[in-house]
Amino acid sequence: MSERMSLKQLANHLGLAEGTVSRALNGYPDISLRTRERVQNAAREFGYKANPLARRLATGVAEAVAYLMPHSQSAMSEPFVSQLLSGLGDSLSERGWDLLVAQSVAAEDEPEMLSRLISSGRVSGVVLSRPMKKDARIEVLRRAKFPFIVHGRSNDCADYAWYDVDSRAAFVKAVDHLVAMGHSRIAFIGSPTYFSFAQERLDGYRDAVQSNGLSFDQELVQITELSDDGGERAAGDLLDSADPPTAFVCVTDTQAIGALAAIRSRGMVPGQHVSVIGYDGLRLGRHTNPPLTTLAQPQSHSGRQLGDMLLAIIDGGDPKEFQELRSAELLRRKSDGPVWTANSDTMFMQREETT
Amino acid sequence: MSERMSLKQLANHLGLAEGTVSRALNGYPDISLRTRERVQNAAREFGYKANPLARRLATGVAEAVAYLMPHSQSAMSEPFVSQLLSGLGDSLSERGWDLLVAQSVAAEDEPEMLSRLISSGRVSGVVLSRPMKKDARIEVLRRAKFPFIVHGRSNDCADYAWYDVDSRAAFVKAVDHLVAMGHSRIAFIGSPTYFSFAQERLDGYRDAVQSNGLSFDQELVQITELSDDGGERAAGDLLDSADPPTAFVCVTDTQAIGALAAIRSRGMVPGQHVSVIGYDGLRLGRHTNPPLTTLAQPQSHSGRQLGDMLLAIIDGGDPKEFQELRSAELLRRKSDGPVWTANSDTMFMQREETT
DNA sequence: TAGCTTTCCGAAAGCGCTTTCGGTTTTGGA
DNA sequence: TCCAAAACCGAAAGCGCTTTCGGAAAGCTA
Repeated sequence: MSERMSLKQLANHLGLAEGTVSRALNGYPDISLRTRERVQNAAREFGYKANPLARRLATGVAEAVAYLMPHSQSAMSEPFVSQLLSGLGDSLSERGWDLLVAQSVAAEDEPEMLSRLISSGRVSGVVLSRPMKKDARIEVLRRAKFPFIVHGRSNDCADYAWYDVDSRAAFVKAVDHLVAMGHSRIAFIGSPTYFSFAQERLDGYRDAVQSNGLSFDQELVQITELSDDGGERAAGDLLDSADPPTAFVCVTDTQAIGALAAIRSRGMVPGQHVSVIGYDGLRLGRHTNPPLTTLAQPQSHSGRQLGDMLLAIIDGGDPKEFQELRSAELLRRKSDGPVWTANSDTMFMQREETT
Repeated sequence: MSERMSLKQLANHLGLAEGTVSRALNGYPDISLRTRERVQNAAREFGYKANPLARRLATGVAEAVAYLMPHSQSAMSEPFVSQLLSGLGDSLSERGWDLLVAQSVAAEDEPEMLSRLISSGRVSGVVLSRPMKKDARIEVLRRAKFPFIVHGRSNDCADYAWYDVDSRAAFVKAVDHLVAMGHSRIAFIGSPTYFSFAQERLDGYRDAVQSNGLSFDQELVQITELSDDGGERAAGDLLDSADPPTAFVCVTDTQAIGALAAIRSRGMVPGQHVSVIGYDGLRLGRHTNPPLTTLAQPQSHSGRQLGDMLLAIIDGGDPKEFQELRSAELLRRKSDGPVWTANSDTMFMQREETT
């Protein structure tokens, strides 16, 4: 509502043409140092800033990037969104670009929404989270040759930019760890494998199980919804089965927390009678009962990374050159331990939290 | 990148003037039904959509709203942000408006950033979270007579729109509840009271303490940072004092979770030896040790509410008429109980979670 | 000092829409 | 049949900027 000075007014005030003032401000070389400084001073004095809408229309550059909100199944909020947005914002604000968040009502019309978004000219690039193995959104972007970057990877990720954590390797790490502690019946609690990350983690689990000489038992794989309730249900079913597992690896901390509840509600102690390892490294895992052992993602501001990479691509960089794979670390808290045996109580020892 | 049809092309194709086509599409009454339909059909056929940037420039309506990301002290992500954005997005997308998130590097230059934002013309309204008692951002908006709505309330909240939960009343409820269970030394763990919500809750605490005939003891009030660590430290100090409290009310669940840790680490059982009540109703509170009793905010999509109200104000509604106060409910889980006495073990009884 | 570059700036044409204004056709009433 | 009022539509002027183009002024060489 506060009135701003227009380019025209500034130009009149200086006795120059609008175009001249514009060029002076935008660093064109055909403006003498003298007038350039004169213009810049006046602009500063009056607090002149070019109207972004007008500039965007004239230049054809949207100066904005969209983040596609993942459709959270279950009403649970996605804890990472806020951090990611913050990092993205940091990156974009250095250029004075806008960050806008987009979402569609239903997941299935996301591609449609996306193609409208990119053809509307409102944004110069897009950030995607949590891709599926075969992701229609990525197809849309790819076909339109529109700049984008993915937080995660789909199956065919060779030709676009992404930032991901090697959760497959992480799950190998987790299973190896459990095997080393004597476990041989290790269950996997996951989410539908059209999510790329769920497949990755399942693959890691399977590989590690087999490379440790155990047989991959389909019975030990439970696919469920991505929530604490889902985890609790899945773990409960497994525990109640004829030949229950002695350890769980879960695709997210949220599910793992549910698994802890299932174990406790059956009168057992997680970390002692049954081990649980989650994935994400959520801070709240420090406060569960018992504190949750987890595969912790690098805490770094992935949003910042994604933003910087996307901008580089918008500037003409080759997407293929912006692919970054980080790795997760096993963060041992208290929900894992050696396999339980009759005389385990004497073997069970307290541990401090380690990295 | 996909090429769109321009108004000009569409007009040429139809043999009409650009202005006519524009008016036909925008429902002006001076277009005959016949040509209006002809135009609409053609538009549909070619998938014509007006370029938003051009429309915004021409009409002077930004068709966008900004959400100001709260500066999270401590690296903890704000769990509510994602939900709130989602609700806001729902509301805005019905009009085809954009939602953009803005943030400043440091909290202190938020007002400056805000005034640049609103004078830039990029947005038609602003949503603010977590106001301070005296909030410079609100001042800026108010002075500029710019449409905005606050998620929470500052001290002088009579003349603007807000959506808030009556956390003061909630804290009265919590203290009354504890007193009814025999507690008389009830501590308050809070965050700096320049945050409006922190002050509200402290006020509720103080009122309830006094109305229950207890004396308000400054020693029992601990102000600390808004994190689990902060809560743990504060609770620890209190517990280690000469005359420790038998119950805690905490300004957020996050802090309350820290308090639980402090209690456990001193060999006591939260909910039995010492009671803890948090605020927020975070779902993860179901999984702490023990499950956290808390003051639960109405789960409804506050983002949706905020969005709808802000739009109404942008449409010319009187901000004063958009003030909504919801109330929080005591959600009893397991971290509260009767005051502990030597023979309490016999009195202590199991409870199921209730609303 | 003529002639050729450079340097520097003004003018004007967009960018893709909206909206006012005025003029031409139709229509309706007498 | 004539005239005023509707009903319709075209033309044009923006919105506030950018960017190309061309020409005047200034600088340089010979």
